[in-house]
Amino acid sequence: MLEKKSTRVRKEEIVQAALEVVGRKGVRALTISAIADSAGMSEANIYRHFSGKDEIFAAVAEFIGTAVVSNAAAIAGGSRKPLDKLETIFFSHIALIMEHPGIPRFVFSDDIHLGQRNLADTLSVRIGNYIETITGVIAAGIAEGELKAGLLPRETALTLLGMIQFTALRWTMSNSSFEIQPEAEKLWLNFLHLVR
Amino acid sequence: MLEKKSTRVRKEEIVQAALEVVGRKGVRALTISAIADSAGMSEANIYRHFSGKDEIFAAVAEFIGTAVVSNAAAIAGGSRKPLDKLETIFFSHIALIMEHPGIPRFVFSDDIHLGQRNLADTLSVRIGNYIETITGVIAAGIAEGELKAGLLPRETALTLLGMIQFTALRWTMSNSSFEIQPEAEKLWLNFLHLVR
DNA sequence: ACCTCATGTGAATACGTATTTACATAATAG
DNA sequence: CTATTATGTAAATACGTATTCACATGAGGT
Repeated sequence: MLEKKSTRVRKEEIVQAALEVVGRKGVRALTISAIADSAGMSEANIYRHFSGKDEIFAAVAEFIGTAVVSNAAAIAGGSRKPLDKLETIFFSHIALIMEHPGIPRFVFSDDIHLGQRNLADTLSVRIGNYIETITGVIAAGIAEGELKAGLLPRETALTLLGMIQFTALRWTMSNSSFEIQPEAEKLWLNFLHLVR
Repeated sequence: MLEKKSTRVRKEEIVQAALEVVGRKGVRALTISAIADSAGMSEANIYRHFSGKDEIFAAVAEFIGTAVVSNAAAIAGGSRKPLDKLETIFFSHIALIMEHPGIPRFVFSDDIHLGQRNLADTLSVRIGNYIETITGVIAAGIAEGELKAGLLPRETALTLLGMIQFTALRWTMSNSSFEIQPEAEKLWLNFLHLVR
């Protein structure tokens, strides 16, 4: 039998296992059986620590929210130049996706938007905050003259996020068949050319 | 019993029904039962016309490929100015998504990328062609001086596509809770500001 | 009119998944 | 040291989905 650990520890293990499954096989394959395999425990033991699949989904969303959004907010709150902040946010977002391919799959999965309404609303609010954060940085950049005048801050933020999102999508779709880092660097360079 | 129709007609009906289900409920809910309901026929009758789910998926992909990619290619092949072409492609893409919300859900679903490898490869090639088409138009725009010099055509194309994709995503995620048309117009205006 | 074959369907079949149950075991409080 | 309680698991249950089967029906050729 498996070594016994506290529910607090097991919950973290299960969330990480779930994220690993999503990264490797997609949300469709996020079954209790697959999580149990990945976490190296029995299916029944998962129910010992979570009431069911919905609660696991919520815990995964909670983990992602903390990892992604608060990171961006911390960067945005610093005292550096807006374009530097944007660059850091951009590349740390890309790095996070490389490390956890399950994150974009989970956040943008239609399973979640359509099957878990509560979760979808929570995620929606978080994404909205993320957009606001970046919009603020861009607005500051325009005000300080680092970005060209006349740009719409929100639309420019959406363009930047779309760039990130589309890159992540092509990358996960292609089964990581291209190097995301150089691709990201070229995109960032071009973005600088676009906004200045 | 249902009126009898030829397999050719039924196949089209089934593909449309499938796309309708995906638009309304996501790829996860694309079950034979749901397709049968939406198409108003029995489940068994679907097997009369398709050998199974995989063949239906392939037929849906074929329909989408024809609708999206060849449309863009036709526009790109015209003799108008590059920016006009881009604008037409952009807005007709948005219009297509509004009419068939199932299209982006299907194309970017991880169910398909991970569960239907053949299909995923086909779609990947089509998306690649789409990117190439737009890259070509942008390169022409730069050459003619309509877009500013120094832009990277491919990266600018990816940025534009990301913009479209991210808008579609937020729209389907939010359950069509905002007006996509005015949002698209603001994004396009800002894109013009970015590239000129 | 009648025959044939494409088209249509309800009912089985087989399998996968979420969840519960009954029981096992080890940590820990007393 | 023992009793209680938290943790772990195999097996049973219930349900949904893909697919097949045996039979029904009607359109079109003869």
